[in-house]
Amino acid sequence: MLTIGRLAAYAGVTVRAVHFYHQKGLLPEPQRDSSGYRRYDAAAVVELIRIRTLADAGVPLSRVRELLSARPAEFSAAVDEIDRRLRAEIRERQGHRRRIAQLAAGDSLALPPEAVAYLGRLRELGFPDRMIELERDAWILVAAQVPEQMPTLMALKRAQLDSPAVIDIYDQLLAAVEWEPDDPRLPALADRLAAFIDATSADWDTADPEFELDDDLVDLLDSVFLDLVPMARRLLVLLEERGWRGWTRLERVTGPR
Amino acid sequence: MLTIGRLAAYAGVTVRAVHFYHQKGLLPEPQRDSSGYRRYDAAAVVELIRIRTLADAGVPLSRVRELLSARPAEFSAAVDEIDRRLRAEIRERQGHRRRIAQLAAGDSLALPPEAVAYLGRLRELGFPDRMIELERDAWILVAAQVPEQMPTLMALKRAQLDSPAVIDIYDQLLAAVEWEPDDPRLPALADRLAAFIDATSADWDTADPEFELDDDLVDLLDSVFLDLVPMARRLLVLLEERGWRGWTRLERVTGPR
DNA sequence: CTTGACCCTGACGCTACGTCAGGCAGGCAC
DNA sequence: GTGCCTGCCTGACGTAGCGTCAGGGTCAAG
Repeated sequence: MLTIGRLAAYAGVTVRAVHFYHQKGLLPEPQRDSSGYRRYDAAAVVELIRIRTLADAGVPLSRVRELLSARPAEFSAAVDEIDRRLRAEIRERQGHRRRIAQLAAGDSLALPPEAVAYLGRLRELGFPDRMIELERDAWILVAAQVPEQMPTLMALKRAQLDSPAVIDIYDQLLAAVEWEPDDPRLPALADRLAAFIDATSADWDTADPEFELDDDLVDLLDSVFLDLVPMARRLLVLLEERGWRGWTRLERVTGPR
Repeated sequence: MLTIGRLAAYAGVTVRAVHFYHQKGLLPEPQRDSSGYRRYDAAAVVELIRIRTLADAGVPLSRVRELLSARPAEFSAAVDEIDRRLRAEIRERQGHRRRIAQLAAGDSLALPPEAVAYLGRLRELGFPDRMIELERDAWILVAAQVPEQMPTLMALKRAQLDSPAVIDIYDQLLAAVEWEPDDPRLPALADRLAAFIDATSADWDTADPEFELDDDLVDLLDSVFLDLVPMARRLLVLLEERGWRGWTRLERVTGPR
């Protein structure tokens, strides 16, 4: 007759594990002695070892009972299923390893390499961190909603950076990022911005993929600008007076005036 | 301003997950509107996406917060550790796959292939299932305690099966497995058994590895016999009268008589 | 008689949420 | 105004497999 501690030691498990198996009905409760201690026979050791053998092979405890008494056909069917689960779990971790390696390699989270490269180019051009973070956040949102469009979009953006006119406008905008809404220089900035948009808008209208962005996403990107840049709302008002509404997606104002 | 449902949709998570991140302090609680609803800005979407990016790479939520604000050196150290954990988990599942494949191939749980082969041989020789299960249980116990001795022990046992005298004794024993303790044929069986032991004991004493079995294990194996065979205790008494004490490990009775 | 090792039950902790349950809020149709 | 649908709120339990107290009783040895 064995105490629970000796039973557990023979099977190489803890006493707590044996209690747990009793609670789950995996191992039947044995007789108790006069003081309430559980008393086991050798067959319990065998049964416990058989349980652990299955558990050590990755069988969930909830299925151990049925497998212990399964006939070969059921057994091998169950084994197939468990092996499939194990393979899936392995693939999952392998995917995790790949992704975390990418995170360790790139310098930014949640962005594809093209976007990281684009942000790096902005940094090379001397744009300040504040604005780069703004860009980063916007692109994180875009990448999350339409990842498949990212290569196209980034190629477009990088091409724009080759144009001195674009660089010039970026420079002016970044200088204004910290301005208050009532800054007297804002109307002049709006003038130059509108002129730039007027001059280049012809290029965009021709099936630009950015125009396929979802309405919700456009709103969201606008709100990044509105939330993080103090003068944003004022600038949009000024732009609208000059014939352009919106920010992420610009639309010509029609109607009176 | 976004409701929690739209926030969750943008980041590709459930509302419940956002609640959970709030509860864990991973994502700060935003302002509430007049009716108590949470109201989020676009920055919250970005933050949530960054959280999911790490979580999707296998980073435990408890470490996400520190990693989001980690400098590159800390970040890569943490990534190394997480990758080690992932590798360990993959190795663990691969071990599970190997073991469960072995279980599917062999016909018995918790036994090495030599033991399975030995039991198969017993079955070939026509021994009944009852006795084979007894043997199986005993060997499961031995394999669990001293797995490294199993090849040697099994080789010894298989060699014994080549001896007609051993087979004969096995046959007689198995025929007696179901006898009651008061069966009149028992003394005669004990006579033949003692004679067999007397005749072969000389071979064993010479450094048989089975004699290295732990005292506790010997007791345990004896109790398998005692628990499962009705006439076991009586047979041991009869054997002791004939000069041999024990079962798993036999010892010559010394002293008076 | 004390001490240390062992046994008992009950309960909380861990991971990352899913899934009710019960109730309020907002907007639309009638 | 009223009913309905959807969305939001909080709180609580369930998952897997035990580990780890907490607060007690028991057993064998010194």
